[in-house]
Amino acid sequence: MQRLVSTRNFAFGYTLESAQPLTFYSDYAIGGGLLTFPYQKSIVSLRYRGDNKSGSFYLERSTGKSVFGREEASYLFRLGDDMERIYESISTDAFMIAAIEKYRGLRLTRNDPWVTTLTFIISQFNNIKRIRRIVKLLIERYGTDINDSSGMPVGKGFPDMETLSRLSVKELMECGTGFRAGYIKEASRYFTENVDLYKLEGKSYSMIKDALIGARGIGDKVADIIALMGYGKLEAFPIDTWIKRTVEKVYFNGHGKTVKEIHRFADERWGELAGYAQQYLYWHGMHSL
DNA sequence: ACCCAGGCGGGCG
DNA sequence: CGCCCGCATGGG
Repeated sequence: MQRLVSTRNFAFGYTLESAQPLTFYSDYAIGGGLLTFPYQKSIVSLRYRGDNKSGSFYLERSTGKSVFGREEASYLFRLGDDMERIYESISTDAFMIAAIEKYRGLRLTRNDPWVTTLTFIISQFNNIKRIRRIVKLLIERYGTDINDSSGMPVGKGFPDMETLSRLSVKELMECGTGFRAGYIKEASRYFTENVDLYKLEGKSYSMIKDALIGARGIGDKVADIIALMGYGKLEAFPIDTWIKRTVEKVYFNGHGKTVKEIHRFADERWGELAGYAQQYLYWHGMHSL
């Protein structure tokens, strides 16, 4: 078993469970430190040995045609981020300090833009367990085939957007997508025919967000989370029901605030690292308030 | 039975 | 703009 990379300030369990794309489509056993997921044209199994302070990733198995090594692991889990510097910067108050204390090592992940787009269109007005179920059904039924070097099938990857755009709403609903079926179909077509998600890489946060919101089924929150987790824009601050609830309660004495006001508040308070602050607020707020 | 879930689109004032 | 409503579905 090949050792890929060592970690510091990395919490395997929190990172995988905290409702990021990997939560929705990978199989993980927190205790055993095992993680299996489709990666491009391969199925990859990683083993994590260590605790929330330090550890190492090992490549247990990789079957298929894509390479997954040290560089990919480091990129996926943002192991290059200087967490001490980030913690220092976002430790603005007692609630944030408590969140960091409790969930130290929770990382944002980097994800494919299309994977992030699809999973978070599905996430709306939904819960984590059901999101997992829907995503896995889509992969199972409409995912791209992944074969080993001799052509033997080893699993399924993410369904590509052309495939989904050609499905009927009925077929999409039979995967449990509910009222989101139309959104999936139309957004798939939009990103196939009108806007190339992969040409947005490297553009500014606001350009990316505007381009994403042009698609049906993507609003302010989903666009922000795609910018954050699919394009690595750390200044993005996705505002879902939990974040709204938490920010109002912790910072405004429970008084209602508009999404616009919360965006301004987060930008002034956490600026370029608002996305990291958001992930800690979300996870700590959801479990403690 | 009832309530809710990492929201969005549409209609209204 | 801000506010309100309906939306499919499965789990608690």
